[in-house]
Amino acid sequence: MSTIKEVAELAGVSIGTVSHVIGGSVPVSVALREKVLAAINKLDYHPNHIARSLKTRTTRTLGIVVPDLTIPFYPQVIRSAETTARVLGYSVIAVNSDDSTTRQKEALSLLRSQRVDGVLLVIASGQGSDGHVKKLIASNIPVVCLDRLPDGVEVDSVCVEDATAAEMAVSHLISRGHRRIAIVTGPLTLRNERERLAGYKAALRRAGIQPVSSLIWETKLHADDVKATCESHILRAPGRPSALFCTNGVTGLGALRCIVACGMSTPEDIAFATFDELSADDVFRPGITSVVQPAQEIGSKAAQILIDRIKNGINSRNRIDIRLPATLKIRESSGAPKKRRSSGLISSVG
Amino acid sequence: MSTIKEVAELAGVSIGTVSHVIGGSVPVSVALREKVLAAINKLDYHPNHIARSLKTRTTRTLGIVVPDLTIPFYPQVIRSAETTARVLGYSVIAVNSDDSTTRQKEALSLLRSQRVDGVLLVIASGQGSDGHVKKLIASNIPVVCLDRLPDGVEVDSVCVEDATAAEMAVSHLISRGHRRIAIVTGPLTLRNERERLAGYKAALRRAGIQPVSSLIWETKLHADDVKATCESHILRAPGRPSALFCTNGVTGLGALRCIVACGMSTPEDIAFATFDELSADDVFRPGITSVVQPAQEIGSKAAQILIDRIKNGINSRNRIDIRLPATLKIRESSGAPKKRRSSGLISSVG
DNA sequence: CTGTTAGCGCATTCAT
DNA sequence: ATGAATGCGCTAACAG
Repeated sequence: MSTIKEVAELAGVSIGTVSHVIGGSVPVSVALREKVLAAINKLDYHPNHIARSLKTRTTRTLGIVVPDLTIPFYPQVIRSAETTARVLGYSVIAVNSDDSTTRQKEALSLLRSQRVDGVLLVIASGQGSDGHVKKLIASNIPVVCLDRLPDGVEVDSVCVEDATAAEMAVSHLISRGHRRIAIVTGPLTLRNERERLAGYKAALRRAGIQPVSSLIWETKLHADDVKATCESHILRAPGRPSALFCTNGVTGLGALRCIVACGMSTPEDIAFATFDELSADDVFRPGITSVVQPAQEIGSKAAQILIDRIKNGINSRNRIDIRLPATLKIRESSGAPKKRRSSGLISSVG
Repeated sequence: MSTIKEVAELAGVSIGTVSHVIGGSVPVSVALREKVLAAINKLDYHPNHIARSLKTRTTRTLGIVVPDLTIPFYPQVIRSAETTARVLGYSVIAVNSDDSTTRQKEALSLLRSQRVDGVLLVIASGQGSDGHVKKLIASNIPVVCLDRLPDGVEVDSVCVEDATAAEMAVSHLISRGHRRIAIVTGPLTLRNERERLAGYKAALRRAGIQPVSSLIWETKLHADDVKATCESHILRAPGRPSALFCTNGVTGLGALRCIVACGMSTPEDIAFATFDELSADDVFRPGITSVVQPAQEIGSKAAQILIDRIKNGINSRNRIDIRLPATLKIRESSGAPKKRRSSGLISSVG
């Protein structure tokens, strides 16, 4: 890899001049510029961002940490964040936290060591101290949290209107005649999950239904755990709900797997709705009624806000909290309840 | 962000000593080490990788460029490459090429500028000069190509046994009684697509079936293009094939969409098999017969080879070409052909 | 317009 | 075992 010095020598100019034609901020005569460009080309010279960053104290790079790259929602977010960032002159590097607080700490530390100019953060749900998140934010490097919001931390954020979205989905199930609706949530240590749960409860109450704790199933965000939890509940036939609402794609797919594994199907045996898309609904059956989040907009907005903070300073304006509306895609899985013995509650409340 | 100098001052030692305790290569007395550690902790000091890299000329970072983060196969590969790399002391940064040669060039340039120690590359299919790939490899920075292989370039590679895998899937369709099988491939500028096509032809020939060009449908790797191409072929009823084989997830989903949009279904109206998983088969119908690639192993192996090259030098051994076997998951979509008017070919050949 | 120069933060000799 | 000094490649401030 050649250096700026070699380019300068080959072009017969000073390194300052080379730097100027690269940076473009200082005018250079056409003659010299062309000589420099030719040298750059001949040498296949790639400016050393490392050295540049050391000098400028800026990397024009954003870090984004997500819990799991293989959850389809995150690649969508990353991709749109990246697209937006590129337009604004930034590149983004993505790292996994495996949804573990420990790994998240390492990931953040790596990003800080790499001196990214700012970070987009989807916090991990695994327990453990989140002191490092506070520390990070306190350290004055710009941070925007997205999708999942930390508690008790002053930070810019972008996410969906959790409560409203959940309420919408549950209300829809109610409108289909369901009264006994279970919710499968991820860890309630996550604020979003709590809000989605609140939306669920609000919908029930508005319909005159009293939420019962036996229908609130909290699970870890791992397929196995979700399946095990659902099985233990669903198989307990007497209290079986007529509909299931899942607050995210992981619990959604896990619950559905459980339903199928138990020999049931949706909507015939149990109605179903979930946050996030589980499959291509135009091709695969059953079509799943889903709360679709504006993943693109979330990523794009978050990147914009972050870059704005980077450019204008962290205190340029008050905290920004963006809440984007979700869309309810109604499909077959949210059918009406079967009228049969297990629906005792329906008559008692309706 | 504090510097090594500040740590040294707070600890009352020289920066050399601080560097020594961080690096661990030079012995430091317990007393001083503890003072240093305490200072690091108090200051929330994060070593500046940038400065370190400038000095050491190594970043302990791998770059990986993939055509599209939202194709589920790639996050799997990235994730496992990352896991393997981390164990070996490397981190990885992922960037998209949008399957465009131009963007790929930019991405690679960025990575070089960032001075990654090596790159994992899934080449873009979009046309355009791939001179920059050759240049990259010629520049002696370690590169391992995975999934898709470039033509005429000496480079380590890891991918699936394309021809064998395709042949296996097509043979399976043949064993189900299909004789008129169409193939939907991505751009044949990609060597892998050509090999998969070759596997398809081999399977046909082995069964005494002459491949015909009217059943070889080449498309771009965009959902819209795939759908349009398939539509124009499938709707031409007289020559309609009784089975479809797709060489990747993008053409697979696109073709399936087309089938459904045309009011048909699989396997009833047309049998179907594809590279890559399209949906969770334990939950959604129809289950799709799929050639499943060992994504984890691909990512992990590629990372290992790359890091080996980084450590032992680019000429430490001969070119490594790893071909991993794929698995055929047989599901409903590859059912037997319907015996009806459109299957004229069956009797004429069988 | 063009060239010279002083660090950016750190790992590393080389002394001590 | 510790510290002082050097330079990695580059940008920016300045001088010419």
